[in-house]
Amino acid sequence: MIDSPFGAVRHLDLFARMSDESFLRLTRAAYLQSFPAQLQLIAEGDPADFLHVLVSGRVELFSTWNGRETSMATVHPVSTFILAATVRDAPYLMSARTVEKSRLILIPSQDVREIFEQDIGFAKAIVNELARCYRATIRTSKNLKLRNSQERLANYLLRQLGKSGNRTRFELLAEKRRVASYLGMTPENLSRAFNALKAHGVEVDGSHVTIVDHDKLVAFACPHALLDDYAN
Amino acid sequence: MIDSPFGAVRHLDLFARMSDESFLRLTRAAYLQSFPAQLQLIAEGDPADFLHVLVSGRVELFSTWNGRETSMATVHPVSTFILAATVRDAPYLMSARTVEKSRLILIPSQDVREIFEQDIGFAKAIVNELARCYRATIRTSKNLKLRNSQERLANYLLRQLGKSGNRTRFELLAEKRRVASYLGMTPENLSRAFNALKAHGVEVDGSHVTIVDHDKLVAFACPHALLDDYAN
DNA sequence: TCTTCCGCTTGATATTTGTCAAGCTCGGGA
DNA sequence: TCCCGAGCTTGACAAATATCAAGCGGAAGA
Repeated sequence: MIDSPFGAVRHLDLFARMSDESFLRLTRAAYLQSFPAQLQLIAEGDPADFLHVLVSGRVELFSTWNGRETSMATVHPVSTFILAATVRDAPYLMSARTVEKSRLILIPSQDVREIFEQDIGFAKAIVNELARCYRATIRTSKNLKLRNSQERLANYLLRQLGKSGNRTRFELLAEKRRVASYLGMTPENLSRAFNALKAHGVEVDGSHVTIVDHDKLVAFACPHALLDDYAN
Repeated sequence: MIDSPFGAVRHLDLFARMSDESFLRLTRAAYLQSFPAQLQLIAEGDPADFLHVLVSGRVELFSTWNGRETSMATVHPVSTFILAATVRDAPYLMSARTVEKSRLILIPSQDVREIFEQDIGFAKAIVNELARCYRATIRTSKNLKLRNSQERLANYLLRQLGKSGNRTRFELLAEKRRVASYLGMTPENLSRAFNALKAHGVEVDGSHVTIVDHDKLVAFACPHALLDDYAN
């Protein structure tokens, strides 16, 4: 048990400030599991039996209705997902599938709820994480309602550039069709939006994006902390 | 202090299961205030100094970007709003204005955060409320991305009918232009969507809506628990 | 190295949604 | 009672976005 596979997630905001004892109890019935690419992990509507932590690989959250499908988020390691369904003991609102080979830690939801009541550090972390997710989703809604597709893409690129830590170039972390769906448009429309952004300082080659004129792109995109600063 | 104006909110999910002592401490520095119609209560980006509880009247949450504005929600009494910004001590993501004359209870955010750490009943309620809001917002995003404007309106009407408790008729609880903005369309487009829904069993006269053929509307709207059942 | 296939791109076209302008309606105030 | 005006509706048109079809190209496998 010492040096367990769960050590990798101990530093996550969600677990960092809970007692060792609580962490041990939380992970006692948890297990680490590997999944191949393109495997559906979760079907929306299923009961939320486990809190999921992505340790390596990549997972897509998506939703369907009436034969249509939309990508809601791409999860990168190391982070948790579907915390809200877990704490409410409610059905998942989104489906999840691996995009590539992935390893996940599955923690019984029951344990999460129990330890939440006993460990104030964990409780605070859960509240913070939920509030953060809520605010991220509000931002997504604002993006969808206040911006057209070119503006959504332009600001998405600026955010990704910021995340990459680079000054001008970065790699798209998801396939373009996934990016398109995430941004609420078709792949064809994304392709055209990229073309349109050439006039605003963006160059694309495959998944390789170069912001050749940052000021110009900013002038077009008008990024705003209340829509684009997902960290806060 | 006995029979204080805060008794009206004690039964809310958020406050119902906290100790009397905690509730007293929470409301010690709180105050009840009346506001006229059309007054801006909150500007997005401001620090979240108070948790707001609407006691009577009506409040609209909205957001702006680049000269555009969209309605995010209409708050009806008795309920809280902007809990997430309060617990994170972060700036508001949405602005708020009264739609009609309203009374609100303002609770210092600092007190909310302090008592959260000391009262497990309150902490549980906050987590539940945050998770509920998060899930409601996910549903809103799914609505925007998976449905066109007629489908959004059709399902909105079915939800409002359910809330009203009636079998066929109900009143729109917000002005049509607000409904339009909430649903992510223009007032003109809403007007046309209402016309289109005549063919699916909907009749409108001002703010008075009659579902003359419920089965027909359901057949068109295809409501789904994971998109439309906001309570859960 | 060649082949195949999947995803991306492009063009043509259709549908959806927004914009602008005008007229209507209904309720409140003089 | 009449008048006024905000909000709603309608029509004509424009812009944004989706759909369909075809072709391209690069990566993985034979």
